[in-house]
Amino acid sequence: MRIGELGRRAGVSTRTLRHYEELGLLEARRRANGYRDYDERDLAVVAEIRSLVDLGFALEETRPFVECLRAGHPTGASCAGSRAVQLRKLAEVDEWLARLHAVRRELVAQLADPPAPRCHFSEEN
Amino acid sequence: MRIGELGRRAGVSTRTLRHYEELGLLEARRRANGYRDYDERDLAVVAEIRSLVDLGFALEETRPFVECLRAGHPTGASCAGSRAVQLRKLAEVDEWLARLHAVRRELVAQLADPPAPRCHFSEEN
DNA sequence: ACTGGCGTTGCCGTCGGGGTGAAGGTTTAG
DNA sequence: CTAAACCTTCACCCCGACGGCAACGCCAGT
Repeated sequence: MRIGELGRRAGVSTRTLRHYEELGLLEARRRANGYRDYDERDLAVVAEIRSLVDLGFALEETRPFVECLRAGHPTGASCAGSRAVQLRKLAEVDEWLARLHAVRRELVAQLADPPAPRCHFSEEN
Repeated sequence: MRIGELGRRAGVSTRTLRHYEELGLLEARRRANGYRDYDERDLAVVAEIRSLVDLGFALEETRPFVECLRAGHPTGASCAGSRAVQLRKLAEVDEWLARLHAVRRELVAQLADPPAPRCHFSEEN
């Protein structure tokens, strides 16, 4: 299939597909006329990229998954490299969760502790 | 005090202070020679901005707090406008927490579910 | 008088990430 | 024949919060 169809089926623009190719995430065979030619496995690659990006992975971080898929594995997560990235991501997420919980505690504390509860006039601004 | 001293005491660069002034968050009286002149209340304003920014507030979001402080209130959070921003922020934080929890669940699920557990060779890439 | 260290304004650069747009050309489908 | 789809390359954008530089003015110490 050509780039337009792949874009439609994957839900991304053709511009985006060329962008992935620039990054080396997507490879295209070429027809005699120079047009890119894709197959179902390329669609799987793009789908893998999109689902990972939606989970918060950077494009670069999807590379091991893509290579894993291209190596013929059933899913992009089948390989050790992908696992490593997943573990790193999990650690990042946990770090963020900890920070956000701390921020939340601080916010709730400030809200629960009105600085001038007895002065009705200080609420006017 | 002049801009250098304020920067040192507040722990920010002079560039940052001028930036806050451009945004209208910080106002400076001027000496005869054109130098900016600050007092302790300005230091309090900068401290307020920094603590909010450290909590994840955007500079624009600190404006109500700053105006509240400048209106003579004991803390920047004393005014209704500041409270509103705090509540919005709390909602934002909760939204992020929910999303991150969902991402975390998804990651853990993928990690706990080896796609090809019986095939030792598929781990090699 | 000179030096060094402040201060002033203004404007462009940066960072990161993930693209988007336009120009200008060729190929294909109907 | 024409419009749509494709090709390439180059450049640009978005966002916020500054950083850095130029090119100048002010002032204290020696």
